[in-house]
Amino acid sequence: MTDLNRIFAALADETRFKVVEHLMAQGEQPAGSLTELAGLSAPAVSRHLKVLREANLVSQRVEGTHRYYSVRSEALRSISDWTLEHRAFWAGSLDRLDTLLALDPDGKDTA
Amino acid sequence: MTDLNRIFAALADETRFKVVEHLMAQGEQPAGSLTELAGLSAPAVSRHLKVLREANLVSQRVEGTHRYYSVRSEALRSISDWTLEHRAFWAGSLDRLDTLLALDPDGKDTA
DNA sequence: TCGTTAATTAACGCTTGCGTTAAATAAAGA
DNA sequence: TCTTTATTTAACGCAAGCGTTAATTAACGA
Repeated sequence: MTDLNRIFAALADETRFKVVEHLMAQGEQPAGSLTELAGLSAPAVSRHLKVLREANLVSQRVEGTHRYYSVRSEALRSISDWTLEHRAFWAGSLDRLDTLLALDPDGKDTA
Repeated sequence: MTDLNRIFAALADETRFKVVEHLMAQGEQPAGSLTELAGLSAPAVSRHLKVLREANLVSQRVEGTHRYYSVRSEALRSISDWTLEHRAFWAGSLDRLDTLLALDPDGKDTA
């Protein structure tokens, strides 16, 4: 299981996906507030957060009895990087992003 | 389960991930050739391909007794789109792609 | 038509994933 | 210190995922 596979596995679950999107939109949140969002018991959410942590998708900040969670940008970036590695495969020549990347004077992966 | 969740679930499995990367690199391939790549029995690979099909990650072309598989670019694009939707969250201001996108005046082609 | 090849579906067993409630941990506050 | 609040870990049950071998389906070629 590679790092990226683990990230995909983490995001395959709808609850965890929602949590990640929520954290990106709202910023750092304590575990308790995510329980409401998920509509699940606290233990259930706690285990989802553990999966996200083990995939390095989120980080935890401890403050008193609270654990504040936030999304790690590296994880998102690694997904983006993977799609860009295969950009040549999926990007149409008239695509906006493709056009933008074509402007890149010294793009690293412009074969 | 959303479409994107299903795509992530499909890519969470190492075998399927390998198959997808192989198809992107080599282009359309018959199911049989993927059996070797995966190092699994034909039925096992067949079911992995079914998962990929149901996630709309690959398409199937029938020719005689052969089924040729290829990656659907839309699926890859939808992953890329998702990361770009959240680009503001994870992209550093000095990032190359970020810089390129910053050149974009109104989200349409600059060309 | 009969046997071979390509691929899928069926049936089975084992492991993993996910939810629940109950119990444990740990910090705060009365 | 005793109790409450925040969170995680334990224990349990059930559904889903993944692999295997055996059986099916379908197209070819002799």
